[in-house]
Amino acid sequence: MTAESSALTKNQEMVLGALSQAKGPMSAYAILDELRQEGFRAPPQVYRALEKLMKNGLVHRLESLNAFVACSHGACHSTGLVAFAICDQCGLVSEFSDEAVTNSLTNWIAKNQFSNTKTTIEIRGDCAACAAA
Amino acid sequence: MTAESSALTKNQEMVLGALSQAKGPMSAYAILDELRQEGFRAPPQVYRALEKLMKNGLVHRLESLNAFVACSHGACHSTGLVAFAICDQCGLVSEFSDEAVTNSLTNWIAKNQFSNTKTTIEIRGDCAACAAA
DNA sequence: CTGCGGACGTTATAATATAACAACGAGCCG
DNA sequence: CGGCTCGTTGTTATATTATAACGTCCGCAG
Repeated sequence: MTAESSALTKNQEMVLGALSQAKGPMSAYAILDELRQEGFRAPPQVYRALEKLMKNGLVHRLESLNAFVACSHGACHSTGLVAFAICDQCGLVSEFSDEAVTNSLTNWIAKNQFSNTKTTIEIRGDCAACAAA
Repeated sequence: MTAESSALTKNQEMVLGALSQAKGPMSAYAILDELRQEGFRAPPQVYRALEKLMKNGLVHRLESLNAFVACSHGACHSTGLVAFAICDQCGLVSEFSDEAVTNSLTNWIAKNQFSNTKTTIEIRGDCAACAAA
């Protein structure tokens, strides 16, 4: 508890591990199924871990899929505007943070006196590789 | 059948009516409950209507809420990037389409050769009125 | 020791969404 | 007319996603 956002518990480690090894996003129940062999029995174990991991910026939720991914950067330092490009064919998720996008959006928010707490930006489509195929 | 995206059926009209009169977003089940008095009995009736209405741009889905709103513009003509600011206190949803945001995002998409089909932009927070209160 | 708080395990249930099939009706074409 | 096809509808059942509620365990401050 000295500096960081406190260490992860065993369950949180396992959930993060499952997400990190996955090549794409996973639903909470997919995580649960994978971790049953490690002793997981019920959804709350997964959801509780995810909640903490998201609070720490280690995991992101993809709203348009109801699924979760490990943060590509190890940990997002919570405040920035993060966006995702999601390939509907291969499931590839590209996490990015584009300055122009962030500026234009924060600009709108300021102009409209909106007090922002969380922003979701998700682009669905086909990645370069799949579009070519 | 002549020009438009074909007329709405009775169920579609009713669902659109419910959404239009609502002051905020509604879940599919909230719509169902409201339309039970008009004869609706089961979820597929609502979901089928919503599917068509969304295809026609008359209704939008808010991914971060699993809820739906009528398009503020009557009908979005599909192509623009539409964004939503959602007040977590009063439920107000502001639909907007900002040129700077659209440009910066389509720019990223082009640069990364991503073949976009659908984009979700949702800002959660407090609207000016609620933030002031 | 004792009480407190946080993580954990467990059961149950809520909320959201879709699959699958039967019935109906409008239009077409023999 | 009669039969066909096609799209909408109604209906039942079930899948998927998420949370409420409660009890246990354990480390630690007092």
